[in-house]
Amino acid sequence: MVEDNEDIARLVSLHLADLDCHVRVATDGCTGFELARAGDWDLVILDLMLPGMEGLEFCRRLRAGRHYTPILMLTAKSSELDRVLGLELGADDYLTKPFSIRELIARVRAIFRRLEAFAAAEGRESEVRVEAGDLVIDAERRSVTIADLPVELTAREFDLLMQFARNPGRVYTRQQLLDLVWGHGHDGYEHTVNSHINRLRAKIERDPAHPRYVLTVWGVGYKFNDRLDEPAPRQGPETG
Amino acid sequence: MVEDNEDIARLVSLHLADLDCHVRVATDGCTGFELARAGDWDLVILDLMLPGMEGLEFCRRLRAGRHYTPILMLTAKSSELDRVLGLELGADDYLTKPFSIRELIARVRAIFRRLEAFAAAEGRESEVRVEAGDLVIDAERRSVTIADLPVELTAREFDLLMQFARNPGRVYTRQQLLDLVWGHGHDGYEHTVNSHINRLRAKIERDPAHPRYVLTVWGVGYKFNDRLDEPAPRQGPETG
DNA sequence: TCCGCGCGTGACGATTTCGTGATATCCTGC
DNA sequence: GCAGGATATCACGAAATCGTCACGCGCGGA
Repeated sequence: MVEDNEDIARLVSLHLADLDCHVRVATDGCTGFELARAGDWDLVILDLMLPGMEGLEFCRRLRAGRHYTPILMLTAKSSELDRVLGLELGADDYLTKPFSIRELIARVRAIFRRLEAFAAAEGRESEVRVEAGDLVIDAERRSVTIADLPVELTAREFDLLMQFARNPGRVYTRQQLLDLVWGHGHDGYEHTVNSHINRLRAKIERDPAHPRYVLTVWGVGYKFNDRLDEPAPRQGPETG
Repeated sequence: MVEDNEDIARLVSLHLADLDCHVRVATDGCTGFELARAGDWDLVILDLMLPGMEGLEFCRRLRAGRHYTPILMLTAKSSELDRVLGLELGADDYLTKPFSIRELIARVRAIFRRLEAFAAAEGRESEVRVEAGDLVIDAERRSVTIADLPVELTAREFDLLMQFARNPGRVYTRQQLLDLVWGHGHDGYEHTVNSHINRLRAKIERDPAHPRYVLTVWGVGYKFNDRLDEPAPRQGPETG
C-alpha cells in the first residue's frame, strides 16, 4: 500500500489483515515504486496524491516496466478525467475518498475474483475435462458420466473427486483432503472423509467393495487410479 | 485498434508488441472502420465510446458486411446493456474498464486459442439467436418466445437468461452471475440472484417447481439446460 | 403529484446435504 | 490364530441451501 496518510494506511492494513493479507506500507511514491517493482505482490493499493511521485506516473512507469501487479487506486479527486486516465494507464480499479472500509474490501475481493477467474480460464483449459476408463469428468459443467451415463454428485462429492482427478496416482492423506476440499481453516474429524469417500464410491464404482477409481492406500489415505487396465487387486502399501 | 485515447492506445500497443503482434491504431471510428474493412486483420480491439461512429454501430456494420474478423470490445460504461448488446452484435469478447493489461492479454490469447480450436468458425452468427426446446432467444431484439408465444422479460431477467444461454451447461455460481450481470465490484447479496431466478422461472418455465431450462446445481449455483430430451440422470451405477 | 413497475431485501418453510457416532469388516504384526 | 488398529458401512439429527412470498424503495410516465 502506497499512502502518505498514516491513519488511513493503518486503518486499511488492519482490516486487510483480517482477510489474511500481509500488508506493507510505503509512505512515498519512490519507496513504493521500488517496493512494487522488486517484490512479488498480489495487489498494490495506490494513493493518487503522493509526495515524490505522482500516482499516475507511478502507474504508467510500473506498467511500462511490464509489471502486471493489479493496482487499486485511491483518489480524493472525483474528477472524471483522473479516473479515466488512471484506469487507462493500467489501474485495475479505483476508489474515491472518502470511502468506506466495506467498499474497499468489496473492491479488493472483486479484483481477486476476476484474476482467479482468468487464471482458471487461462491455464487450466486442459484440465476442464478428465478421463479415466469409463469415467469422464467435466469441471465446467460439474458433470460426471460413466460410459456416457450421467451420474449425479453433490457439491462435496464432486469437489472431492475433482481433487483426485487433478493428480491421478497421487496419494492424499485425509488431512490433506480436508485442507484442500473443505478449506484450510476447517476443523473436523478425518473420519468425515471416509464417509464421503464411501458415498462417492457408491455412486461411481461398479462394485463399491472393490473400487476401481478411488483406491485406499492403507495407513495413509486415498488415491485416484487412472490405470484401469493394470491388475491392482492389492490394496496395501506393499507396492512391489 | 480503434481507440481515441492515445495514452491507452500506446500502452496497449506496447504490450501487444511483446506478443509479436503488429498493431495499427485508428483514433476515430470512421478511419477505423475503413481500416478494418480493407485490411486482413487477425483482431480488432474496439473502444465503445468513439467519436465519429458509435462502437456498437461499428460492430453491426462490420458484421453486416460479412466481415468476421474477431472483435474485442472495450467499454467504460459498466451498463450491462452495452456489454450484452455488444456481444449480440457480433463482438467476440468484451472488457469493461477498469481492466488490467494482464486481462487484456489473456483475452487476446483466449480469442486466438478459440479461433484455432474452431478453425472454420462455425456458429458465429448463432450467438444472436439461441434455441433450446420451445425456447427461442433473439438477442438483437431482446425478445424471448416459448412455442412462438412471446414472453415479456425485464432487463435484468433477460441479461440473466442471456448469460446462461451463451454457455449452455456451464455452471455459474451466484457470485459469478453477480459479477457478470450486475457488474464487477457490485456490492450486493447473493440471495438477490435467487429472487431473479425465481421470477425468470415463473415466466419461462411451464412448471416453475420442476424447471426444464434454468436448473439449480445444489451447493454451487445454476446452469442452463441444453439437453432437454435426455432422461433424468441416475443416482448410481446400478440398474445399468 | 400520484401511480405502477422493476428491483433488492428479509423471512420462513421445504428440501437436501453434511457431519458424527455406532457397529461391522478388514488389515497387519506377533 | 489373535489382538489392536484402521477402514467401511449405515442411520440419524443438525445445518446449510434453496424456493417462495411479501414488503419497501426508487424511478419514470401519466
